[in-house]
Amino acid sequence: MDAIRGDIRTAEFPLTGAFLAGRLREHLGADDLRYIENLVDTVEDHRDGTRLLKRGVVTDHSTILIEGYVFRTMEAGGKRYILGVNVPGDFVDLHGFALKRLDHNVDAAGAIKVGRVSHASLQKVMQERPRIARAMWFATLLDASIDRKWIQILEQLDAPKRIAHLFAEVQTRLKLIGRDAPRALRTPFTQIDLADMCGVSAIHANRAVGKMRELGIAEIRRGDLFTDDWDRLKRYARFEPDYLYGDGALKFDEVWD
Amino acid sequence: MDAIRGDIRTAEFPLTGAFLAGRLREHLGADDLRYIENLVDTVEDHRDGTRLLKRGVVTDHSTILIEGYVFRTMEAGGKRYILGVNVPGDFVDLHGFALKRLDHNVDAAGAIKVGRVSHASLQKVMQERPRIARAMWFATLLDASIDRKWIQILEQLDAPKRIAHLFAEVQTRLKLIGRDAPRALRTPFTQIDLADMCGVSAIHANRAVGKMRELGIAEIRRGDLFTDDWDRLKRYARFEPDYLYGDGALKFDEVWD
DNA sequence: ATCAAATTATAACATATGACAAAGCACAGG
DNA sequence: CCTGTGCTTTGTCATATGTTATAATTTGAT
Repeated sequence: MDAIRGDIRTAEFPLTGAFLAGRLREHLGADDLRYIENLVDTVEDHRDGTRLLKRGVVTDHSTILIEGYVFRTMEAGGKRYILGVNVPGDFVDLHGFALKRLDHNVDAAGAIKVGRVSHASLQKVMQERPRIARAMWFATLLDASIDRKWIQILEQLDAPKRIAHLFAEVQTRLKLIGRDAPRALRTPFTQIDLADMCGVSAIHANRAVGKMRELGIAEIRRGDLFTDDWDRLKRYARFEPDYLYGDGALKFDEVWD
Repeated sequence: MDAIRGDIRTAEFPLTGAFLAGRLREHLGADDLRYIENLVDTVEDHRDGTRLLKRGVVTDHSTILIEGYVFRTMEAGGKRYILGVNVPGDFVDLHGFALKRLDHNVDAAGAIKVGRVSHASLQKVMQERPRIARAMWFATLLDASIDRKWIQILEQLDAPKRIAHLFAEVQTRLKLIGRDAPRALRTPFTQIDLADMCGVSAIHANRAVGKMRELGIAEIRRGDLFTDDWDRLKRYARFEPDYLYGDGALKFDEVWD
């Protein structure tokens, strides 16, 4: 099985189809995008469950997700805790460049394709391309905003709404890079994954999925979500997309030198 | 009542006593610290509950916390959700400089003293002092690491352990800036605050405080925590301080130009 | 087609937490 | 000193979620 449908590559950006740099795309010129594209040393495919990065280790490269999904995870007492999920175009572990050791693992969720960027290259970016360096900082701020929202989700919503919110967020993030499908959202997330993302037991995640089905919010089958009313799903999940800053709400022009 | 005990100011850093820039302190020379010190335009005192920044608004300045605590909050359905807490030395809303609008509120928790730094000054820092600019990026990465840990806490721990973890973290963060007390940790946090930080009801926060008392983990009275065995409290909370990067685990020397 | 493994579904019971009510306490202001 | 207001404590019941066990279903490999 090959990762994700809709592998739109362009001639200009053969590797990543120019959706790389995710939501920052709209703030960068073709020139900058090509520069980022060229930072990628190698492209690798990985199978479901592969641990790309292990908590505590020191690495010499960072990772750009090109196809599929990855989880940021922690392990404690034999259990897995998923702290966040990345979609194609995300710079997965940019903070690993600045922090000596990573404070969490990065695991493949389903089959994925990633690009490797050496820290040596990133160091060169820092010195030679302040615009792009700043764009990378901004990217980590957008990630942080998502993390804060997850805190709110965990404090505010019950299990069914957490799952609904998760899918609403992923669908919106895919839409921001032009990769959403109208009525379905296909993911490799098992109910166990959903449980670990939402901080509930697998059994309860199953109950939650059942409740969403019963309410007519959505049908979730093996990670694939089907709905004919995204708006209703989003209302149910109290989803407000402002935290994704999808409308380009960055002060790029002002902060720029 | 005047904020916090132990107001250690020095001649060299009269405003903030050189603990400003929090955990980044050890990575910056006296020269850089003096520069940051001088970024502060005005120092203000605020009462408990004052909203320093409102979600969604655009501001022209950022905030450094000098004395006391602030909460980052969200409101939904008439309820408050606390996403995080800041301690003295923290640059509270550095991301507000880069993001057009803030995605959360910033509220005073108890009486506080803050320094204002205009975004115009920060822009000058970006242009003129790349070292400090990078240090500020690193500071936001440290904040993000704390946010990720909170996600894990909410997914992993029950209410009593969440509260214990919170106090363990605050005590450790205060220690990193030389402001911890041996046996007690005095805060302005009410049980309602603890509840909103931990994502539980106020009644349940009270039960949790009661359980900690019953177990002999700690005695919490009006936000003041007393214990004669911090190690036991930390074990109980599964507290592992690596995510605070208190040992200076930043790649400053390597990323530096 | 068949089988083993993983995933999903269902049930019963225990625990954690929420909602509501009411009472006791502490502190600031008159 | 009184007194109100907000905070803490306690109790009861309802709901959400965890745990264990087991069965049904799907997937992938042979």
